[in-house]
Amino acid sequence: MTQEKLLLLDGNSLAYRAFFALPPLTNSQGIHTNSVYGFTTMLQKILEEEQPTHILVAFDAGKTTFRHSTYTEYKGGRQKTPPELSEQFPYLRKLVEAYNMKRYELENYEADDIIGTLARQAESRGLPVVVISGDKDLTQLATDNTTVYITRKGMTDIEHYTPAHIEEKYGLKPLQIIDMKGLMGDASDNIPGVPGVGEKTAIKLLKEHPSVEEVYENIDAMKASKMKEKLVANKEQALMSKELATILLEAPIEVKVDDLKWDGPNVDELFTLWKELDFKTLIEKSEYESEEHETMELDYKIVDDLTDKELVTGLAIHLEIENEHYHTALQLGVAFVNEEQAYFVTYENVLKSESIKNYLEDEQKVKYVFDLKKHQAAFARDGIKLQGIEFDLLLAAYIDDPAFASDDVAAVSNHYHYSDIQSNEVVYGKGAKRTNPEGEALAEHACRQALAVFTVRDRVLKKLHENEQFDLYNEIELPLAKVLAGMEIEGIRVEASTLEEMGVEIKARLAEIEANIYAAAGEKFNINSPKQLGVVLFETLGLPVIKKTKTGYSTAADVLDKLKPEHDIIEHILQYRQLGKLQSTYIEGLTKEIHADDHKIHTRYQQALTATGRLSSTDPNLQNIPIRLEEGRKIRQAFIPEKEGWQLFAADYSQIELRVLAHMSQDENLMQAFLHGLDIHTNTAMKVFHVEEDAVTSNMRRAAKAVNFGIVYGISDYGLSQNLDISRKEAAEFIERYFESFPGVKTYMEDIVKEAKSQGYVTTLLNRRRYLPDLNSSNFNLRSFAERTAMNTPIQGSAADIIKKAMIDMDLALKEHKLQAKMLLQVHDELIFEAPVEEIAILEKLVPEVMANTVKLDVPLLADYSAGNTWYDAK
DNA sequence: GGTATCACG
DNA sequence: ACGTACGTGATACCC
Repeated sequence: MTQEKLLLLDGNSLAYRAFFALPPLTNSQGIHTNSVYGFTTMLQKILEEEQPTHILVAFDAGKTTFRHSTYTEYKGGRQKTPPELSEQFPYLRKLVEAYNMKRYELENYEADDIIGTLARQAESRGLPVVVISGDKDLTQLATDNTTVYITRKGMTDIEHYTPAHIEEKYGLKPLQIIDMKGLMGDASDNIPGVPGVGEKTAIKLLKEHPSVEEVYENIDAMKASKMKEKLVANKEQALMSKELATILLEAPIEVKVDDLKWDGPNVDELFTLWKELDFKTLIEKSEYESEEHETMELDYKIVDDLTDKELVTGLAIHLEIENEHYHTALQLGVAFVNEEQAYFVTYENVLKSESIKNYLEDEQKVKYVFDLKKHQAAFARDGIKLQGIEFDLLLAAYIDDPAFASDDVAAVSNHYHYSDIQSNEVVYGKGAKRTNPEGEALAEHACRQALAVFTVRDRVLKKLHENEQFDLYNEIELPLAKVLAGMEIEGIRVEASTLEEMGVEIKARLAEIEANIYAAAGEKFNINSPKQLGVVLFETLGLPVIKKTKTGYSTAADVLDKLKPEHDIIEHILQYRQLGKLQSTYIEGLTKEIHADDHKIHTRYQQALTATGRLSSTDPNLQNIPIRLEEGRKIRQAFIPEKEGWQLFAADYSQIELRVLAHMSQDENLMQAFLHGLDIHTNTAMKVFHVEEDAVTSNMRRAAKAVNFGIVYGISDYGLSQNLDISRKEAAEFIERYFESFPGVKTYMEDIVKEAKSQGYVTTLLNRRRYLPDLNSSNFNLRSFAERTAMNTPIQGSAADIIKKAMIDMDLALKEHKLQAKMLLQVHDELIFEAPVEEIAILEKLVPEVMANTVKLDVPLLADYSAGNTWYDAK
């Protein structure tokens, strides 16, 4: 039994509030919708949070009320309701109807009075009340039983007025709000109050004497002042103002609390109205989140086995597993669905069924899934080699728009207007409440997800064809998923004892450094807490503050670097941080991920996540294993080949991003540099500093390298100045000189931003897209960020396209050459293999050749390579 | 769950 | 004048 709760809404006030709070919005017919929209979003939020059982929306009736007989100027001087708002009232009425909420207005009375009267009725029977308005007058109704919600700035930012909150905010009891209004008046209602008395003065007076009446009873004792004169002169007006501000608690209303029972909205009617008003995001959000939305009947069957009659080509299959870690997660069951059948088989029964296993492995039997790689990996654990996958909704949706990447079938399907499905969060619950679904719930969820894949397939493919992205999806991402599955399943051997030995040493050194730090600081504290460290450095030790974060002092490495000359403790802290990172993230973190059975680590590549088309790696991340500092680099000694007599082999693209830039910009100087095989940073230094090669100092080369990076990132003078620790002006000059030397790059950068602004997105070499809605933002920061993104994404994304294609080619090449070598890892511009020693010489020719020739650019692609007994040694 | 920091390309 | 380098993931704090 749910707790009963009454919700009372001040319709007029909320409508006005929403109208002025939101920017003008219109639907496709040009009708203004901002008030209705604000009202709706507020309502959605309140309904979800409060779960009311009774609701009434009160409106003002007509122009005059009983208050006008007290004071004819009441609410006088108000601006006429703007027509843009007036035209929205019919829709507000429809909205309230669609929500199935009781609506009420009463001649001669205001919405406030209706609300006040019902709040008191509810109070007398102990029914909790929430009042919602945009008008603070209503806070006078707050009691222990009634909370008043007042909307702030937007419509969904709401302040909760309880008696305690009012006490805290004004130092007054709720009923004293009336006295406050009596004294200070209210300009919006044209209540005069006492001229010259504002909120501060009114509160001060009421703290001395708790009501308007008592203020006047004690007025003689007040010492002479301008204020006293005004109070005396306006006594009648103050008392009348108080009367006007008082909400009636006994209005002659005809509705009773019991009439207000609410059983939820009429979903169809509500959606129809939202569609008419073009509330698209609201519809999508609501369809996705709604736990109770009606799903269509689905005629699914739970069976123990399937025969060839059911196991036909062209089924959507869906393997349901207990969590996203598909290398270890418990498999629950499989759905087999097309337009005329929906079957669910528990995983246990799948393993018992030869016919099903044969079907899954039959390449001729076409199947559709959501996340091919997950399916292949999870089935592979039981020796099932899933084949014949022709469609992957996850990848197709990612190519359509990488911003909509989601591992939830429901979220992706909703994006394609298919909503007959529930999200994993709804089915599994979240946080501590998460549990695996069983029986019917499990079967239905699996079948609905498979049906979604089956249904949405046509829509997504159509879109991919329209945008000329089908090839990218079908020739790159889909085959790559299979290659990645193989790499993940294979895994890489990591020697736990190597890590452990390093850990022992690091632990001892950390203890030593820790003691040094405490000695230097003169106290013990948590070095890992930036907050505590900040206090020690900048307060106890009084070091100069160079940079601040949102929450306090910055203690980041670049700041500490500058503080090194100031105090010996800094060196120790940097050392402590470096070793602490190695210990927690790499020694301990990686050790946890080593599988006990095969001594290997099996990462998961996220193929539908990044905005640019790159992969990412999780659980653990094998794309950020230390290399820059020698101490960290040793971690790579723990990564070894699977077998005796084998080696690791690594090959990486040289300057792939700058080569892509040369190709795309067609800048003459940049292209020449690569065509002649020059050192690119030295060459840039020569051009920027106008010197001969011999005269390029290491500092000049370092600066040129930073400029080259900056160009790839979408340059800004500030960013470059930070990186090189030079002034912004100097950085700006560098950039200017760079563009003088490489005018083609300059033109390209300008053109790409222009093009992106006009079409709304940027593209890569293989036609990957990234939409950049913020390019036209009025917010400088958002817009600048989008502009840099427009410059960076085609470069980073095209490099990602190239290595993805190289991986597919490489996988094929290994098979064609019948090599035992296996591709194990990808690190953005680098591929790592393991192979018998006798194959290394073959790889040294084959791998760079495949990588260099996978696409044809107008500058050469080049890959460097190396082999060794560990990953560390393959350098 | 957000923030700071630091590891990689 | 605005306040930034692009793309990620893991860990430790702290509310």
